[in-house]
Amino acid sequence: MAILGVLAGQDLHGYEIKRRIVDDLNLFASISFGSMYPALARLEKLAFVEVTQGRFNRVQPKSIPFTGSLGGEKAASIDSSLINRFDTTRTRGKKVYAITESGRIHFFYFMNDDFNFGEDDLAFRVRFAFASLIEPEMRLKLLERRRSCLENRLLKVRDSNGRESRLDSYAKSAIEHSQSETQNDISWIDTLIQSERSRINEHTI
Amino acid sequence: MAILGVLAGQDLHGYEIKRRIVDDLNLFASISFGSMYPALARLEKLAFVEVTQGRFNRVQPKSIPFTGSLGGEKAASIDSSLINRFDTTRTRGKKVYAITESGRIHFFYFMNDDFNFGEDDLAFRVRFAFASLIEPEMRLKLLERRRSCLENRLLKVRDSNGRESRLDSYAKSAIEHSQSETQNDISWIDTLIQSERSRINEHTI
DNA sequence: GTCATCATGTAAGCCGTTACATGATTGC
DNA sequence: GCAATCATGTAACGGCTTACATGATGAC
Repeated sequence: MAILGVLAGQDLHGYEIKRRIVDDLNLFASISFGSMYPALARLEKLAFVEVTQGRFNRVQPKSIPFTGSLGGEKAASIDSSLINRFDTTRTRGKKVYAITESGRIHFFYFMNDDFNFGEDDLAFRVRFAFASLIEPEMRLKLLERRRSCLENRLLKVRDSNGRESRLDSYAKSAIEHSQSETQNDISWIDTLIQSERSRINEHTI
Repeated sequence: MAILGVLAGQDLHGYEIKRRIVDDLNLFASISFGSMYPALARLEKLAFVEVTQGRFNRVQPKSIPFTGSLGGEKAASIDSSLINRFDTTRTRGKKVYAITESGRIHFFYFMNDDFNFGEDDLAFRVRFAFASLIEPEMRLKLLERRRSCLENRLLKVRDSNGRESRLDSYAKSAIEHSQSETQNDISWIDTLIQSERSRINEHTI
């Protein structure tokens, strides 16, 4: 989904998509190429993205160089250069991807969806990273869903803390830290909700 | 490793190990049984844990009930009850696991190791949850490694923030929030380091 | 007597990591 | 010319999730 989110803003090739997700947006500590390229291949197979430049587009326009008369050995090397031009497994170079209409629909569906929402912080972070792409009302809903999910977590952590009796001081300290971290997260969400609400109101007036 | 950590403190069966990891220690939002039991099986295969009660131990002591004389149909049902007693795939009931010496060595090695340390917060959280099991010096080292790893993250996030120009306000806000969260984490680690140091000093004097 | 919870497992499928392999481009 | 970085992939392996299947125990 992070790939679709990046592509929803701009057509890019895999390597650069990875760079933005990891270095700019800080959504993952790292993404291996062994997961990036298969992921793009899957998205392409699902028709959520398509290749707009590179691979075939990039190779075909090049004309086969006219080399004049050649000895036998030279001719053989030209042969392998032809293979390099047309064999897909041997042609490298940027492949620029674009999100398709279907991919865009899927992406916005995901932004509104509860898929993976409760369990995984990442699921929210990915959505929030692309919050500028959605409508203010959807954004507000996203923040409110996040808030309620954090409230639930707080209750759960407090439960742990209630059963704390048998936990040692380190485990207890960790629980308390995660409690305060969650509260801090809720405060952040609250300021975002407030600024989102005032933005909507301004617009309505 | 979380399983070994729990078992390092007490012999327990799978279901209860899961409960402690998830509900008491809050290390994972959830663990599926499809990952819990295979994980225990792997640990057993590696001889890091062993079964101390249950399965065979639990079944064998029960004597086959003496039923007196029976008609043909009854005899058949007794037959299937025999199968229930001795067929491993049909016998259920608690299997209590204990950590082995080899498992304990492996666990303490893990506590001191950098394995997965930088990338994954979970790797630290798991280690810290069992911090009471290790020596004060090891504990201090653990905290200091964590601190330096968080400092690195802070530098990385600041880098993101430096390249922020092209990021929209939401992505920027997320970056800033994660920055302050990391700083908050560092402060927490600092208080832990300080209290650990004073504890070591007290002991030395 | 039945429902919830406790308790243990298997099988298929998905997907991420690591290691490997290749080639293009840029700067020194 | 050579190194670093840009750029794209494949193959083996491991392990998690989901769905399925079974059985025990205790409360009402």
